[in-house]
Amino acid sequence: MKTSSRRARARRYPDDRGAPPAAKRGRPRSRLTITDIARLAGVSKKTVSRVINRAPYVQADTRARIEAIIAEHGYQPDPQARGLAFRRSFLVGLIHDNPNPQYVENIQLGILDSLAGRGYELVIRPCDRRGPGFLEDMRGFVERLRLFGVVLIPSVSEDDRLAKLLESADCPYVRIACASVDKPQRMVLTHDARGAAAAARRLAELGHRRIAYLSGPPLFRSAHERGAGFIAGLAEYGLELAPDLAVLGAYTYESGLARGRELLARPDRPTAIFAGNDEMATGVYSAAHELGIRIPQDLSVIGFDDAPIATRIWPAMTSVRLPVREMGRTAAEGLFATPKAAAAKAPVAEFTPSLIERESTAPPPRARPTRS
Amino acid sequence: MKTSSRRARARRYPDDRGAPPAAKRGRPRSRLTITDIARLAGVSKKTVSRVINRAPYVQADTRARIEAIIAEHGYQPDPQARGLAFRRSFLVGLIHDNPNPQYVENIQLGILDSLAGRGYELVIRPCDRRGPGFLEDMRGFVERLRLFGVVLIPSVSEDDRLAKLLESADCPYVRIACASVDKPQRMVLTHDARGAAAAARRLAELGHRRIAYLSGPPLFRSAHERGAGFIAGLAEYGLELAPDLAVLGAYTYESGLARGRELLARPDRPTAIFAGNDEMATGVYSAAHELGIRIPQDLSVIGFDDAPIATRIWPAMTSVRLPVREMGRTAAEGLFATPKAAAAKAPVAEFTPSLIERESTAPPPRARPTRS
DNA sequence: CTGAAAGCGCTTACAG
DNA sequence: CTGAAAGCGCTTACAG
Repeated sequence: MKTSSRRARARRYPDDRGAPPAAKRGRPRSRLTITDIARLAGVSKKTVSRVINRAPYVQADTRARIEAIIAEHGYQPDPQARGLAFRRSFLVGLIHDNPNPQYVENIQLGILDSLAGRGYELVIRPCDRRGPGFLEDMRGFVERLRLFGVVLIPSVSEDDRLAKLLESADCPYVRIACASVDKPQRMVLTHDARGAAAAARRLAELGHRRIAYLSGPPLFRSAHERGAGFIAGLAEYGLELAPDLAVLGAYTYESGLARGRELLARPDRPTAIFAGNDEMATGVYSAAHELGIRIPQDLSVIGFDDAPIATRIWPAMTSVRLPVREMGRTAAEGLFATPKAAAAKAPVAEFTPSLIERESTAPPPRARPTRS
Repeated sequence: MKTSSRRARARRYPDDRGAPPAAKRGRPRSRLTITDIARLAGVSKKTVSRVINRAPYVQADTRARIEAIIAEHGYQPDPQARGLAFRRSFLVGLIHDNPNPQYVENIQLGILDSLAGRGYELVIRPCDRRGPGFLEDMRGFVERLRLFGVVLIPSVSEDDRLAKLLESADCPYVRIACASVDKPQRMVLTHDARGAAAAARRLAELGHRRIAYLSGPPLFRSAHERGAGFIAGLAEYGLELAPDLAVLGAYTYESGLARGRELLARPDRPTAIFAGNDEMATGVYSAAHELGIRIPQDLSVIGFDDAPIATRIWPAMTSVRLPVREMGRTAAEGLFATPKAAAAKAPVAEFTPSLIERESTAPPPRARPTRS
């Protein structure tokens, strides 16, 4: 009995039946391989390999002939086979925990600008750096994929545990951040403080004196940088940020709304508010709206990010802009840096934000601008 | 002379110096391989392979022992090596040309929900289906990567040339779209028409009679579906969409603003506008604002997508919501469907949008609602 | 239920 | 400047 039932099962279940779909879907396709190209060109695989990898020591005419054959047949080397032999994949990872989809999308587009035509692909990995098992997940991800490199954006770009992990996993990375938290060749630096200072100067010039700063959460380095820059900008005009006018938000609309309500309900409410990002600034708009406070006549508002919403709400919002796509592009470029460039002491790239003035800023009620 | 200069070069340029960084960065790391696990377990590589792939015909205790060893060492099979042998990678592609970052982000998160823990990764590929070389680019991408599967979202999900290409490249795919444009097992269907009908019914119930439809661009199938659904919803109340109140937008804020201005400048302007998406509805908000037309007292507005902006502008916008992340998740699940499920005649999943009522809808001026 | 051999498509290390 | 052999880490096809 036992034997016969085993036989019956043996018939019904061919070997490896439980293998994943990948195993079964792969019909043998007749794509050309390096061997075919080598045969066609009358050379060895190694010589074709040299052409693929742009290695020297291939006679010019041999190289030209091989390149012509490759182009003619649309031959594309298999990245998995190359990766296996190289012990390194042709994948660039984007590890992120940024809550702003527009920002993330622009970073992705920037990275792809850099990767285009190089034969590398972009793999997305959202994360929660405060979640349990964060570092283990990241290690599994990075080691399993043998990533060519990783781009890190705020706030996870400020996480030194992750940076150390990447280093120990021998995985190159570039961090986009608003402070030099790593070796220069691993940094794309954004001077958030300068952008915040520009916002402060503009408000001071317009004549504002009671100015509030709605900060992002302490977990984000940018919250500190923008705050520091704002204070420095005010100082240039002999102004100080009153302690009761520095309030803590969470980079969310809801926190901007809540803090905005509190700030604007005060009898000595500020005449201007600089919010750490546009989401919070939008919350301030709503709070003002609720309270019948007019922007910009009664209240000036400046945001940070120049998100799409800045031009969609009314009145259009003055904001601080960073070239996000370009930042993503240069970060990816940094991954391809030559050893020489990597040895330089300058960051991969630096970006200074610009103040985009729109209609949410004006002189305070009953006051004159210091200068235009 | 010639010889000596050649020699000099030979010294300065070791073989393959031009190889990409990948080739040089790979220090030999001592990660465990299937061979190590096999040795540790005292079995052949093939048996370990069977455990990895959940193939049958491994004695329960052998399997348990191997699994313990794998867990103990945190062994992860190399996806590149597996992919090479399988002739198929462990990468899922997202091909998209959707202008809404929030939508794209939610789709990504949904796909990742499905991929989590399966050992598959998400590769992003934006595209322009009207650009030159679009199909060639796609073919190169899909064939080079030997993608496990692809998820397509609007509007590129409606492109039959791309679908045919994927089919001929033997690349499984699932399309997220608002019409059955493919075999059921390749469709995640969204009933946009039903959401638009709900919007129409609500406006009719509130007592509106002069109702405008601001359509998306014809390239998007959703523009037609939403229009058709809206008309059907009005018909339930004996209402028709007046030809002069059906206007063409482009799913952009700017088009909503422009069309909104025109619509609202008319002497017999509509008392309600249904916009094909939230971006355009936001443009209508701005147009109304400019003209001193109050929402919802003078004008009701309904959008589609329930984007974040719907709750950030004032008054909060009534909109039609689709569970985008869940749509992404089910689309990816569809890629893993068993042959049995794939043979079913039902779509991978279907989603009916829901109307989210907020503060942008009210009875028309000087009119009473038909019913609550 | 298990394993030894060959192969996936490329590169490295070594010769010449 | 070029190539034959061995190997990357896994699976398939075939035996037993």
